[in-house]
Amino acid sequence: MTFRKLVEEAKKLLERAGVSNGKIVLSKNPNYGEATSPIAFDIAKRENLNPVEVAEKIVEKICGGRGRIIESVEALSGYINFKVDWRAYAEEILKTILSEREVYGSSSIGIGKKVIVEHTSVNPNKALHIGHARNVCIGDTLVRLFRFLGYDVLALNYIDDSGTQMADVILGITELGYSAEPPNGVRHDEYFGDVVYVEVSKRIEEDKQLEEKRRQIARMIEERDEKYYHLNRELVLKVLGDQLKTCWRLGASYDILNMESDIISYDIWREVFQKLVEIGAVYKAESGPKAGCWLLDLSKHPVLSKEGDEVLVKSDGSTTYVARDIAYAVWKLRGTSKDFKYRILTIDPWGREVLITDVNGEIEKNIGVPEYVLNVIDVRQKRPQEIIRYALGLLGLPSNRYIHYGYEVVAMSVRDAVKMGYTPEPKQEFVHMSGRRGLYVKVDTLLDMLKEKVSQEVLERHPDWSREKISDVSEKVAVGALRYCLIKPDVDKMIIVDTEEILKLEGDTGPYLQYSYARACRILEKADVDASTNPPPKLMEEEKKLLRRLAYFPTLLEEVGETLLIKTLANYAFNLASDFSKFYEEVPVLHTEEESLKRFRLAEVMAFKITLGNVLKILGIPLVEEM
RNA sequence: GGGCCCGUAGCUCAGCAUGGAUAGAGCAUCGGCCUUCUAAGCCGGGGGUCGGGGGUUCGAGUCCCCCCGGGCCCGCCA
Repeated sequence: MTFRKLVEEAKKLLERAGVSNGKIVLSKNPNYGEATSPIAFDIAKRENLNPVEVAEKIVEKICGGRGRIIESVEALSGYINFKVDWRAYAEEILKTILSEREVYGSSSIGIGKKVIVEHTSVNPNKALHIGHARNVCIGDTLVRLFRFLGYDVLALNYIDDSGTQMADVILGITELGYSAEPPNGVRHDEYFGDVVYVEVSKRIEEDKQLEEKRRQIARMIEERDEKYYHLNRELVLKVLGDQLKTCWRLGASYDILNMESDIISYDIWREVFQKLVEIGAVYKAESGPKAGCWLLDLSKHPVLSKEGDEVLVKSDGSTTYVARDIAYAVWKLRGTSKDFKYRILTIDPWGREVLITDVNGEIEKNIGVPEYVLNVIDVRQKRPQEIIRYALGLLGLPSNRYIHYGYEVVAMSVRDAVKMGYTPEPKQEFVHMSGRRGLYVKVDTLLDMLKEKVSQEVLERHPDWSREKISDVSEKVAVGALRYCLIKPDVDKMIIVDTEEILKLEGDTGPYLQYSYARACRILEKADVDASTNPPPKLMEEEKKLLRRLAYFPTLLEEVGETLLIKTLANYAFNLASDFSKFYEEVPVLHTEEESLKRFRLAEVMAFKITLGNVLKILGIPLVEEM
């Protein structure tokens, strides 16, 4: 029995009173019972009656009816409140959780359905900064969520290996004397990103000739020039290898790495372009500033028509990024006869194969038709993403399945930027990160800082722990802290990271969740009797509060499965942990004299551990049994 | 100029999708709680024109319109 079933029971009672499809919600205040229906307000409005009287009449018709769990139904100021028999309800909740365990909260909605989630997609010329980390954490949480719901999920990472940013680095090596190998002990992603990319960018800004050279290099990479293409590919794979280490550290995994250069190689674009020409969706500009370009006709689009048509093929015949992305999107929706070949790049820390597209690859993979394609990309790309979606529609593909999962950017506090030598404007409140200008906080740097801070705390609490154990726990807590703070805020809100602030690990943070989990583990570990779902005659308020929250988990997941608002999971996790902390303070478990009561409370702790564990797994926050 | 997003306590945010009962957390601050299952915790106090104004409604932080303040996007870059 969960809240969901309580709702069903309440609905049946309403039906007895002739009310079909009555809305039932969780009562805001437990004094009003466990479930509430505001249906009387709707009926009263429709039929011009007094809601208070309507509610009373409905309750009369239910005539003292009760269900298996529902003990009484009351009308109060227009609301219909359902009160439960807590002994029965508590027992059902615990039985459900203890039997379903790691699948508690899941449902069968995803069985047999496919979902593609593309995330991370960082240019392979630099180390990940905290802005990228938001993308990784959101994307990976979506992957975990869909997997939990039973979907067959494909996690993709789009590698733009043929853009200007790669040309910057190649230019540095071939023309400006930078070594193609980092100094000893320095990672490739950090060397190319922190040193070569930043310094070359600066020189290009000052020297027009270098800009022209970069353009030539970009072109040669795209055209698979023997020397440049191979140098580039080699470099990309090295940087990518390091980037993946960071992503894995955050707990994110990928099934396929799609190289942009391969989208070009497989010529998916040509097929898509022909179709676009056939249906008259594109046209060639004969005159004006865009003469010679092929443009996508946006004149019928309600919003984009105001901003002019979009160039897909440049006057020199090369494709724009939007064109390549349309081709890629068509592939995701199975709208092309062409397909990639793959090879195994590596095995990730969880033992899964990571495939990478490769024209010479041996592996073929039919990815199937997805129910959804989610693209985790920050809000600045809203317009191009909408253009792609629109083009898919023109091509007759189900564009409603193509979802831009947008999120606001991560910025730095002025304080942090100043530490990096930035000079702020008078009233500036944050500083946008910029890879080109070297203004960013790297994920690994931040994680290392967090880990260092956490290990100090751990050492204080557990002076007897081994170095390995301290390191292991600290790493998990550091990752939990970062993931939580990047997932918790609404995606529409900018996050301004301040390294000093983020090191505070109290209150509404990842470690708080992990701590409450660890506390529950300790109780269970020390228990000398088995748990039992047989309830005592009376429950304490803290117990009811905890059980109420536990029962709501399946309903919450159902909602999140539809809204994709993953932050509500973070919110739930905090409230659940908070309920448990209060329970922990007020409700003795191991110190209970009466054995049957102790056994019941152990079941409550167990149910909490299972449920919080399930949420944390979805959020990618590592479980810590001791801290 | 056109489009999108944000504005809730001193600070950071939840609540807005699906309008409903006294607007909730965390941080900070002040005051309590460790011979009892981990104090990364718990309890209590103070702190609110929900940016402003109109409208819809029995009822608006939530929906609609206007305005103000802040951010972003509108390139033959990606």
